[in-house]
Amino acid sequence: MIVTRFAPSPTGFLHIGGARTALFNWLFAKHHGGEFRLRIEDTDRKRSTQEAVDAIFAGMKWLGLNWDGDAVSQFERRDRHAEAARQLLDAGLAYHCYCTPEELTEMREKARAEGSARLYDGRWRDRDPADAPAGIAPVIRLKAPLTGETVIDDKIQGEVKVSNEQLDDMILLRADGTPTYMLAVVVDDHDMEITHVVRGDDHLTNTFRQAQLYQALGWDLPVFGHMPLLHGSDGAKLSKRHGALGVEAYRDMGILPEAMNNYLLRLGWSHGDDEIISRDQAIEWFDLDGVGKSAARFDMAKLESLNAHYIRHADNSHLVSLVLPDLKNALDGSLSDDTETRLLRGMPGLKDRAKTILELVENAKIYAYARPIPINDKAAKILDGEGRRMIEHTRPRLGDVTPWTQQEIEQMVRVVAEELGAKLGNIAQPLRAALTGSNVSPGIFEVMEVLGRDETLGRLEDALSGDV
RNA sequence: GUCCCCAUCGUCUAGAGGCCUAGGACACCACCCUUUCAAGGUGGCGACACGGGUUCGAAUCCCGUUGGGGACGCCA
Repeated sequence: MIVTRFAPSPTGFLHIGGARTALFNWLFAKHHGGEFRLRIEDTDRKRSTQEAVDAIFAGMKWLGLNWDGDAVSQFERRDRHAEAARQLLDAGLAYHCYCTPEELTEMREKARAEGSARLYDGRWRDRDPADAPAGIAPVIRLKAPLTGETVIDDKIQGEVKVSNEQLDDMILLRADGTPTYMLAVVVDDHDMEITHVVRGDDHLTNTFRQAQLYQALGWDLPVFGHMPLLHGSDGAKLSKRHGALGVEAYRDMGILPEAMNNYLLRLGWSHGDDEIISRDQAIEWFDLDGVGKSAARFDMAKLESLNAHYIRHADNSHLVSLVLPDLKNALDGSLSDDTETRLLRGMPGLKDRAKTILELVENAKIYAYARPIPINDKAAKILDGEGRRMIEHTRPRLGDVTPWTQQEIEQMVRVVAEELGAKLGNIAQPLRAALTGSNVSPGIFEVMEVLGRDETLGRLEDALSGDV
């Protein structure tokens, strides 16, 4: 069975790039009928807080990426990591190193100056343990192969190799006895029976070292797939500095999780010319061979375009439930009692006109206002002189419209327009201004139907009386 | 500096030697529809980084150059 995992470190939120990694792993597992696991890489105690872990859970949940079993805490497995290091020590495949930080810095500088890749010179590698200086706690280093090469058969990048002369003896266990990342990932991935490690490209060079570790431990390598990184609009790796946001920031911008999933999926993966891809379709189609090799830039405009599509196709009552809280917030006390029912009926006209839920809220205000409604500058201008005259002529005739439907209303207004020798637009625009307080809105006859006859006549009266 | 990876329209991508006069999507522009704005429809602008090979034939294969990115911590 195929088992994948997502292993974020808790940094305060679910990073957008991490979300994509999680999605790919989730999809890959689902496609193959396998399992998807979650592991929190919280060994850096300074950075790990419960809030940060919760933020990851919340982000995953929002995206609908459920994981199998309980999330694993890497920190809680530190004894097992140390045990693996000791095992290597006993087998003579690792050794104690007593170098001080100062010595290491010196070595590093020297190596750089000489153009050498080996930053640690291996000075304790074959030294007699009896030479150990007193009072210095040693680290444990892997006795890595000095010659030959390490080859990775990467399912996304292809065959990648490096000469072992480039790799020095990495630290496995720190002086304080805690495991390093390299040790922890390898031990955890092995113990969690991860079969496929799909992660960002930035781990590609780490993989060589991890492969050496697997070898020393006598374990089989999982299958690796290194996906291209997500870049900011400036072309550099997405980071906090580059405006990389947590997934919840996009939720707050009014992005739907469906749109986010679809967008993230298409960043670095494709299935021919398909753009709009449902989750079921994604599960059916997703595989590693569809993943590209080059980095992709994040493009908000395309995300919004996808979002607009998902809003347009979303269930009306679902959209109402998303919009209502924000609307109450924005309008506070001046919310009409009829808001919810109006929203439900007006949603078809509203949802075609919004790229985000935030815009939807803004546009939905016309159905939430209690009389008298606010009139913006452009609408006020339309209501001057001629526009006002049109409403004066039209309003009385509205009482005769039966039934009160969009079609009947339009028919009546057309008759009035003809009588006045006016174009339909000459009446529609003033009606819009008076009824919505704006120069932009859904079809005005639809708005009238949703508002109902009483509210419509009332708002028109407000406009005529100047009581706005 | 050393090592690793990448390279098709502004952006995301299709393309696995002839189907390519390089296709789609977003963005942009124009037109149509039209009561405004959207949506929708039609059309337009717009790319194989460069140089060498290999081949009858290269966006596709090889080499180099250039450009971009990543990794080089007792961080993860």
